[in-house]
Amino acid sequence: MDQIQGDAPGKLSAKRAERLERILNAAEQCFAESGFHGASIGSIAKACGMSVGHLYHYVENKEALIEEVIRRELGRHMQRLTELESAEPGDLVDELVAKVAETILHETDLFRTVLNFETLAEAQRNPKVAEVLQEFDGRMRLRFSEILRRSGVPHPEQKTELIFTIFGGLPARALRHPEQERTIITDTIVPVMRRILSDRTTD
Amino acid sequence: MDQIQGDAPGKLSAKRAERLERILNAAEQCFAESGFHGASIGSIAKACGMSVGHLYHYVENKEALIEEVIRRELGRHMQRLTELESAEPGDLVDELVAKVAETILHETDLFRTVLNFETLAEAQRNPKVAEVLQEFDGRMRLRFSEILRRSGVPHPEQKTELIFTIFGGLPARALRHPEQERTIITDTIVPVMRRILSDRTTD
Amino acid sequence: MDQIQGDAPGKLSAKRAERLERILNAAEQCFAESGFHGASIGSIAKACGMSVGHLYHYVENKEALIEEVIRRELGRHMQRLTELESAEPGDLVDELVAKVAETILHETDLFRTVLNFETLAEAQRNPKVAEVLQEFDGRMRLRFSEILRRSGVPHPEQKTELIFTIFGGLPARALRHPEQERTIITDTIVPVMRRILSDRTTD
Amino acid sequence: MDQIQGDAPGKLSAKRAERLERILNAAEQCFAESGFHGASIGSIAKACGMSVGHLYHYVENKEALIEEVIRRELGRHMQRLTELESAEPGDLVDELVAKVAETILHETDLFRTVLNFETLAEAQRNPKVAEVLQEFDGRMRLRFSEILRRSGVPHPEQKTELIFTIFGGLPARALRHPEQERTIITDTIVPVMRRILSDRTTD
DNA sequence: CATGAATGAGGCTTCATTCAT
DNA sequence: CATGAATGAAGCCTCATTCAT
Repeated sequence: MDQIQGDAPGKLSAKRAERLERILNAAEQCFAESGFHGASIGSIAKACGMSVGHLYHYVENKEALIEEVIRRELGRHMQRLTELESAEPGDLVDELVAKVAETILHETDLFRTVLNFETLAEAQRNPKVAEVLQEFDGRMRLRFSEILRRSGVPHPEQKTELIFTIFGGLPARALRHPEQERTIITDTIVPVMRRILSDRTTD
Repeated sequence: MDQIQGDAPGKLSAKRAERLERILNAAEQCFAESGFHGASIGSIAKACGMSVGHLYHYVENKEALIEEVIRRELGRHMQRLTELESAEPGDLVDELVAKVAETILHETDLFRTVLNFETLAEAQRNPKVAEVLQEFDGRMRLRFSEILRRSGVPHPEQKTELIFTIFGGLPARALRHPEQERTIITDTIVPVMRRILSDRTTD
Repeated sequence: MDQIQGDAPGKLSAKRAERLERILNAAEQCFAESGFHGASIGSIAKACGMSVGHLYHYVENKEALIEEVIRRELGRHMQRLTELESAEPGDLVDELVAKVAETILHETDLFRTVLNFETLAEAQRNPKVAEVLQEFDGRMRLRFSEILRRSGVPHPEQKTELIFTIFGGLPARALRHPEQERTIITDTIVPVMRRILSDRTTD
Repeated sequence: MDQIQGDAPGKLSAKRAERLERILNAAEQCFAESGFHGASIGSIAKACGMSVGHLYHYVENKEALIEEVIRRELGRHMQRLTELESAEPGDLVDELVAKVAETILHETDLFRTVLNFETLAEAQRNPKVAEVLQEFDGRMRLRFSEILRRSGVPHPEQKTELIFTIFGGLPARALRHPEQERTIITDTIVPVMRRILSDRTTD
């Protein structure tokens, strides 16, 4: 069910895979610079040193290309969860908070990307994109709440929703109030997260 | 602030104002349906029963039109603050939380719009839009934190940042996990807000 | 239900009509030269001294353009029936045959056009075109058999089918055996037609 | 007659012949579905499980491919004459009519093919195709009129022209008035043919 | 004030054909 | 023999914008 055409099962000759990779990288860059609809296929082709016609040997559609770029991005978000999962339960809350804080401060927090808003805007109009987004979010929720559960945090699903809401709000905050970004994270978000996670009450 | 052309010196005739209003309404609707780059000037002209040429008598540019639509939207966000300001300090925290909860539940929370993500994406690329966004956010922060201060909430600026982060995260959450939206607000966000606002400690 | 867009009811400003006419003429010529799919919109635009973009103000689609050209052609076929209808019943068979023979010899027989085969080929794949074709044929059958009936020809519907079959076969014959075209008409088709029409038996 | 490339001197290896056959079959099918200009070489290659590059080892050109497909089709038309030729002169007219009627009713009458109109349209523009068409028609005329002569039909060439005209008109009739097709053949065409063939007068 | 005619560039996509492997 | 990578032109169509009326 891959978005990208061809994909002879098994084969996918290294060359083909490498080309596709190059295309996706170029597309990502162009989309980040000009938006999904501002970037032209021509510009993407040029960015990866390929003729337009050739690009279409690897990609079925502009839409499919957008979708695949989004998928890759979301996949990267997912991968960031892996480091959190490796934390030992026990003093886990502290460690978790520390790691999360660090992540956020390095601008790699769970939902941040240049394409973040582009993607969300697209999801409002393109049901396929919405579906992809929701599917990924579902898997991330599952994994994150499992981490919380292992750490003894009560109501892990609820806490996950809350924390994801805050994470999801950070990129917008950064755009609306850039100077404050760092401060708000260290001074406010981190303590709040600590409190959320260490709170043993039932709310 | 005169993105829009013509501003006849002194006052802009009622007729002119009414036309502009119609254009902006149509533009808003078209942009919401198809995105800033997906909607054509032609479609907007048709949507407000106007010829393309005539529309250009009122609007300098597509870009200016986008900017003005964004400005209007942000203005509406601002207006929603007004009702909060009318609350009496005293039992203000309770009232505030109640009002905020109500607002959110009616899908009119402070940052939610169909054009929300469209706008944020645009702000990433268009410095003028970014500036507008930041200017409005600054004024909203000021007013909101003033409300908090009047209610005796400590660290009002910090709390404002935190609450704005959460508000800003809600629309994204709604897109990523639609089924949960209502529940998370009533069960999680509202209690959290209450705790944030009634907390008298210094963090 | 016109194929061509715009057509503000009533108005259709003479100018607009004249432009459309020019477009259709150019299209007809280009299609005749290169076929429906061999002729490009660009070539048509150039042929009528218009920019491509402008042409699209008058025509919705290449498909719609093809359809309208076909409709016009079929309309002309229909018009040729009018002269036949003016014949006085009485010695009508003779006159009819004479007129038909004359028509054929001037290469304007009922189904002949450069676009004839192009149209038939298109009808095989495009149901809309097929429908148009069948609708026109129905009306022509009706009118032609009515002429026959007025002339006292028995089984007018059947004769109509037979004569239309022969007419429909002539253009193909002309392509397959060009040298013979004239001869076959005068020496063979005309006598056959005469016999078909004057035959009072029931077959 | 060597539209197709390669013709290894002497004989073309069985393998080569088989490949070519497969290509022509695929091409025929694709052309029938999408028309000569609508079908792409790529689609034909896919339809015969061959790579595009490989296909070009057997075929020089798209144009040559079209021409060869046409040639094959016309060849099949010719072959249908063979069964008519086997009829014994004597009661030949009856038998002939019967056979022809049967042929027509099975939609295999002498000029009917899905590619019929496509071919005729092409012949109007491509002189090479026109030439092929005329050459085949000449040979068919010769053979058919010979059959008539053997059966004692007077003016066999003239009758041939007439009958070929009717045959050539049938497929168009079928497109223009589909419901009537069967009826017109059995009720009208067959009797007419019988009369044409058994008529001993000089017209 | 108001229309919509007009443009030309640019976007997405497809295609016939060639060539390196 | 066989593949499919690669190209570049061309096709259809849309769009923001301007201008004559």
